[in-house]
Amino acid sequence: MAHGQASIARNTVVDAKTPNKRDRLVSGARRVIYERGVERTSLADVAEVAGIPVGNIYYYFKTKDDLVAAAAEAHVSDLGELFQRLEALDSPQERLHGLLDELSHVGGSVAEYGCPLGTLAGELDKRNGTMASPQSQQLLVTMVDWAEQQFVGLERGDARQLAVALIAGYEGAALLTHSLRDPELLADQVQRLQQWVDEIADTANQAPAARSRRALHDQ
Amino acid sequence: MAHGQASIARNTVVDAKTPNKRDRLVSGARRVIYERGVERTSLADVAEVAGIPVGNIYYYFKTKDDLVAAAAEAHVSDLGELFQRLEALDSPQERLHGLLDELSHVGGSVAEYGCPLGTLAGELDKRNGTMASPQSQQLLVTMVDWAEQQFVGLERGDARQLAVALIAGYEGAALLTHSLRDPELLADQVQRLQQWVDEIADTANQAPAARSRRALHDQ
Amino acid sequence: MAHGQASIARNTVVDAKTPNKRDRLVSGARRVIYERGVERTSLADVAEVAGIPVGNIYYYFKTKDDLVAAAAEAHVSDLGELFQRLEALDSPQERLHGLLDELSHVGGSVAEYGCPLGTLAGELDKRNGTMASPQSQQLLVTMVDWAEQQFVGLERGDARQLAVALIAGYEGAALLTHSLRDPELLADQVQRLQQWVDEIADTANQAPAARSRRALHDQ
Amino acid sequence: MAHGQASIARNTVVDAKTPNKRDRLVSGARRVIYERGVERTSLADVAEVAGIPVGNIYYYFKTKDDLVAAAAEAHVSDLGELFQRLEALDSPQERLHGLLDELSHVGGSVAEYGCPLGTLAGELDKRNGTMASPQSQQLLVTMVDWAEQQFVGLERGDARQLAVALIAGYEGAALLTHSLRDPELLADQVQRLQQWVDEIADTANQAPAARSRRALHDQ
DNA sequence: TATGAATGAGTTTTCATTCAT
DNA sequence: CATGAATGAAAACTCATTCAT
Repeated sequence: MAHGQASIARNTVVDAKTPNKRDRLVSGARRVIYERGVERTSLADVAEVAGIPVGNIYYYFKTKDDLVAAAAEAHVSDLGELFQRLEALDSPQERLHGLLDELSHVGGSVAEYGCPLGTLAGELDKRNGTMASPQSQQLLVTMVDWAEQQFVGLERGDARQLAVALIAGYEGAALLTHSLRDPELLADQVQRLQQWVDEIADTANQAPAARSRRALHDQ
Repeated sequence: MAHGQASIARNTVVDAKTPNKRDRLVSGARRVIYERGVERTSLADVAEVAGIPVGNIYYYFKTKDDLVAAAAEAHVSDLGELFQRLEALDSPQERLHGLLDELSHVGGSVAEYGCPLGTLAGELDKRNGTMASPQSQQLLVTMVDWAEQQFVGLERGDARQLAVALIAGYEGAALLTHSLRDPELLADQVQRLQQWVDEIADTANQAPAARSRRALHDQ
Repeated sequence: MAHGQASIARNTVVDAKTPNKRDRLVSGARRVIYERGVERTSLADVAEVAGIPVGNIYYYFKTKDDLVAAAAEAHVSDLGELFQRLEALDSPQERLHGLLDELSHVGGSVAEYGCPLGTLAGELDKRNGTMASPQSQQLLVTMVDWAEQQFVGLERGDARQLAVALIAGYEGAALLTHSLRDPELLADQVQRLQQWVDEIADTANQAPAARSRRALHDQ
Repeated sequence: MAHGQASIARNTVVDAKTPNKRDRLVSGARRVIYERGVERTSLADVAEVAGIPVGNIYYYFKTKDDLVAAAAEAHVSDLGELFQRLEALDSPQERLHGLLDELSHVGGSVAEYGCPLGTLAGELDKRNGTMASPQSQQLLVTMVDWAEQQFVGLERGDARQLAVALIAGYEGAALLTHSLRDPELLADQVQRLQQWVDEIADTANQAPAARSRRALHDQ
């Protein structure tokens, strides 16, 4: 059976009869969910963009929730690939820049639909009632964790908090950008964040000792 | 008829006949929407919380959208009152602190449900398709505008961007806090933002001339 | 109480407090019903055009059906007045012309809304299930009866059938006019009917004896 | 999917899976709509008659309007078949007789429910507000167009107006018949119309040149 | 596996009618 | 008599999920 094996099987070789229908389903779901939101996306919608009959979705996913979870996982997986690519860069500073560049270059669609990860995380939070849904956590934790590593690389003892500040700064900017439908807003704030990262990096390079006393957000 | 709100009567003393059922409706809606999200809140839910039959909602609101809009407006109206209270404080610095205090003291519910304004704005953005819905804009614009005034009070030429950075920083932090169900995260970030505000204020007081060259996020 | 006394009280002197609210109600109902149809007209609609609170309708009419019936009766009553006016004319021929003129000069609204009497009769037929509703009968019977009298005045033994043919011709033309939204169609057919009436009248005048053998529709 | 009718399959043999549920739906709708009127027919009514759950209607028709439209189209389609059958007759005169026979032999149900086409057209006119609905036009236009062809076949220059007169005469008679619940009324008027058609046909045969000067309704 | 077709519970919305004052 | 407010029963429509083949 196909239920429950999830992420391992996903990128393995596809058998002839099913040229990765599951993948089409997941990426279709991702797209429609991004544009319309989870709650306003019906399985019929997904089926249509994926070119798959509705009933067939249930061969690949037991419930709508499962499909949504898979879409979330795909986002996480993409993030993983991104991080791997960024690993090739020379410094944490460049890598953090790379992340911000990537996030803000989703093609101006942020003003139209918001940040894919942030909006999805927000919806998943509501969807699963009070207890945190594992997927929504993953979405953002993945980013925060990675950013934390970069700040650790800059030898910051408060790396976790800096990471949170960075991601929060970006996600908040994306929310405002979406709400006000103003792409420039995102550009401005991303630039601010880049400069902020630069200063942290500069401080790390110049005076690696004097750091820890300075306030969190302001280095 | 009751459609088209009687904004004057709304907060006045309640006459015996209708112990402000409309208000009960709106605040019931606000609460349930905050907890479950707009899409997952049925009018039956709201009716139950407000203790009235579903059909009766339609005496006060022509559509669900109207009720949601009223809930959003109530948020904006509350913000207005908050700002008025903060106006009593002596300095922009204190006022900005006041805002952050208020926002983060919604009773620890941020970890459970997120920021009421941010999550609502996010949902409204999706609800009304691609074009921005007036309510979701208002929600955040109200805050940004007010914050901008405070930064103008600190004689910052980049007041708008600072305001955006502040609100974005807070909203992003709230999103992460909610997603990770970690109240401390919010506390940390709010503290960061407070310090950041303090530094901007200090700079304004000490060397009002040297400001403009410094980078945006780091004063 | 006001229920049930209906047509007598209607045109009597109005007491100061109620400047014929009932009348305003009835004529409001007539108008809206004509434009939107009985089923698509809500009591709220009627109340609005009449400038009367919804609840108050029930002082004058026990049910929606009663109000509709009153609207129908008002049409009949108007017809009565029309017939009285036409009585002043010299010949049946002129009177029948007068009826057709009146019916087709409702201001081109026939193309927009159909014949007020015909459409209402049609709706009432459906509204009251299988057994004929007294009001819908009255609506058309009143016209047919009167027309019959005119043909009797032309000394036609088949007066009833001629009357039916005339009214049917008109109502059918109004239906087509409405459906095709083509005012000229009505004008054409009314002209046809006028000529047909003329010929019947001519025949009556010229050869009062030769009549009875000719076919019904074709004189 | 089933939306967007499979007009070909509709009247073909039914495969085991779906014993033409769509057809059952449409003809059920036709029947109930005929008897109760569009506005007073709920989808639940139709579902019951068709023996299917309400929700399932929406698999075949996106909205109630669509179902109603399908019912109207079915009427038109039936008319098409009728006309094809009538084409076999030798003369326009016989064909017009055939139409009238068919229309008035709907089983005496005209007195109970009116003319299926006329009543439906009337309701559709109201349903779609002021602008003509395509279906209601089609209903009557189809008949008028065909009748026009027959009068053209009788070499009448005023064929269109004669066609309108014929259909209007019939529809008006059906309306009166229904309103007065008097089947004889219809019989009488249909006979009149037949005779009228005969005279036109006779005139065409005898003196094909002398026609155009005569009045419209009276040949 | 695949798929068109069910199914049924839920959601928004409308409205005639009633009620309390 | 007047009226704003209430109420509950429908109605149209949606959709996740299941089923038969």
